[in-house]
Amino acid sequence: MDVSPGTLRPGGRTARVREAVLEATQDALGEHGFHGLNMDQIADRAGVGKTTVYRRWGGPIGLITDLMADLADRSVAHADTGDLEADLLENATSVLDALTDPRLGATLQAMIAAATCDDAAATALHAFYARRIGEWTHRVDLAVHRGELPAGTDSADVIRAISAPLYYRAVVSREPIDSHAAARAVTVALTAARAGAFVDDRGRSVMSGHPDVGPGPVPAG
Amino acid sequence: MDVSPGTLRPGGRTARVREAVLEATQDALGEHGFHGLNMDQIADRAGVGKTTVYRRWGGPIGLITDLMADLADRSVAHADTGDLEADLLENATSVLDALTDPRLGATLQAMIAAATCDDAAATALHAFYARRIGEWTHRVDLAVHRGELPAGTDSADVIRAISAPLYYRAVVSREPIDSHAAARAVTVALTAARAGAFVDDRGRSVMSGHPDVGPGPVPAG
DNA sequence: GCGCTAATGGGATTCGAGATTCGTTAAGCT
DNA sequence: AGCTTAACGAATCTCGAATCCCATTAGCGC
Repeated sequence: MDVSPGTLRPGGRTARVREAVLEATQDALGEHGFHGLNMDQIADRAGVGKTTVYRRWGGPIGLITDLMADLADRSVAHADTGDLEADLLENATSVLDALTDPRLGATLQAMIAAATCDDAAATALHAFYARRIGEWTHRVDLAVHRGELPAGTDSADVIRAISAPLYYRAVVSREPIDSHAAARAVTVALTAARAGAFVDDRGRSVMSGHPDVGPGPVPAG
Repeated sequence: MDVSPGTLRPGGRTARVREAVLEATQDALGEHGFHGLNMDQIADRAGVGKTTVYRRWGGPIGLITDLMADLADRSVAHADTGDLEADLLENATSVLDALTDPRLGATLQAMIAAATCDDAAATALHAFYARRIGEWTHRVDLAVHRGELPAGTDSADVIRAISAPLYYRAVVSREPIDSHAAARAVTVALTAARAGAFVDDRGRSVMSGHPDVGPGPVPAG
C-alpha cells in the first residue's frame, strides 16, 4: 500500500493511476460489494496493469484503506446557518444520503468491514470519521455560545448521536433507514442536548428523575 | 450451510460437530479476526474433517451466519427490576461488555463484516438484533405503563438509542468505549425519552423550541 | 531535447482455498 | 443386536488469486 511510492515521482501518471484505480474501486464496490472485489477486474476497469494495483495497494484492504484517506481529504467544511435544528437536520440528511446512495453506501460499508480485518484500515477509518465529526462540531459549539445549548455541551458527542442511530440501523441491526429515522435522531439528540445530557459534569448524573445518584461511574465495565 | 442436513439425523454426532465447529470459529475469530478465518484451521481445532466444514457451512460467511443463529438462540430474557434507569444501565453495560470482550467482540465485528458481504448473513444479523432488541423493550414498555415515560414511546427505538452510540464508536468511528460512554448513552436516551422524543406523533415535531415546525416529514432523503 | 530511473504493463508461475471422490463411521429404527 | 444410510473424513484435484520476472514507458532534473 505504498501510495507515495518512492516519495520521488508522485506526479503525472502516478497520480492519474491512483485516481483511476480508486474510482474503479468505488464503482466495483457499488456493484459487487466488498466481498466481490476483484483486483484484476479493477485493474481492467481503471485501464491499468494488474501488477501495478498489487504493487501499490497490496490487496482489496489496501485499496479501501487508501480510498478512506482519499475521501477524508475530499472533506468540505460547511458554512453554518445559525439555526441549530436546521444544521443538525442537514447533518442527519447528509448521513442518510451517504448510507442510502448505492455507490457511496457500499463504500462506507466496505470501509467498516475492512476495518474489522485490518489495523491500518481501522486507523484510517478512525481518521476519516474524526474528520467528518470535526466538520460539524463547530455549528454545535456556536449554538452553545448563542446560549441555545448548555455550556459544557460535548459537541462531538452531539454529532455522534445524530449519526449513531442511522449507522446502527444500516450496518448493525440492518433495518431500513429513511427520513423519519433521520428526523427521530435529530429530535432525540436535540432534546437531550437542550436538557444538558451532553454536559460532562463528571460525578453528577444528569438524570433528572434521580438527583441522588451517586458520584461513581457506571458499575462494571 | 446445510445445518440440518437431511432433516433426518441431526442427533448425536452431528450436533457435537456443530458445537465444536462453532466453538472453534469463535476462538479463531477472537485470535485472528474475520479476515484471518481459515477453514482448514477451524476444522483441525474442532477435531473435524475439513470436508465436513465445507459441506455443511460452505465457507467462512456460512460459519458466521450459523454462529449468529446459534447466538440468537442462546438469548435469555432478563427479569425487569422496576427501575427503568437501572434497566437501561444494565442494557448499556451488557452491550459494553459484549463489545469489549475479546472473543465476543470479535465475533460481533465479524458478524457485521459478514453482513456487508452476503445477503444471508445480513438477514441473520437482522434477526439476531431484532431478538436482542426485543429482549429489552418489555422493560421500557413497563416504564411507560408506570407513567415514567410518555404514552406512545417507541420502546424499541429507546433500546436502539442505548446501543447505537456504543456500536458507532466500536465499529464505525473506532473510538474507545468505556463505562463513561455507556453512562452517557443511557443519560441521553433517558432524557430524550422522558421529554417525549421517542413518541411518534406523526406530523408534529417534538422539538420544543420550534412548535411551528410543519407537518411534513424531513426534506430530501 | 537527453539521460536516468521510478513506475508501469504483460505474461508466466506459484500457491492455497474450495470442490470432488470414495471409503468409513455411527445415528436411527426395528 | 443388526440393518440401512445419513453424515463424516482423508486424500486428491482444480482453478483463480497473488506473486514474480523482465521489458517498456514516462516523470523529473539538467
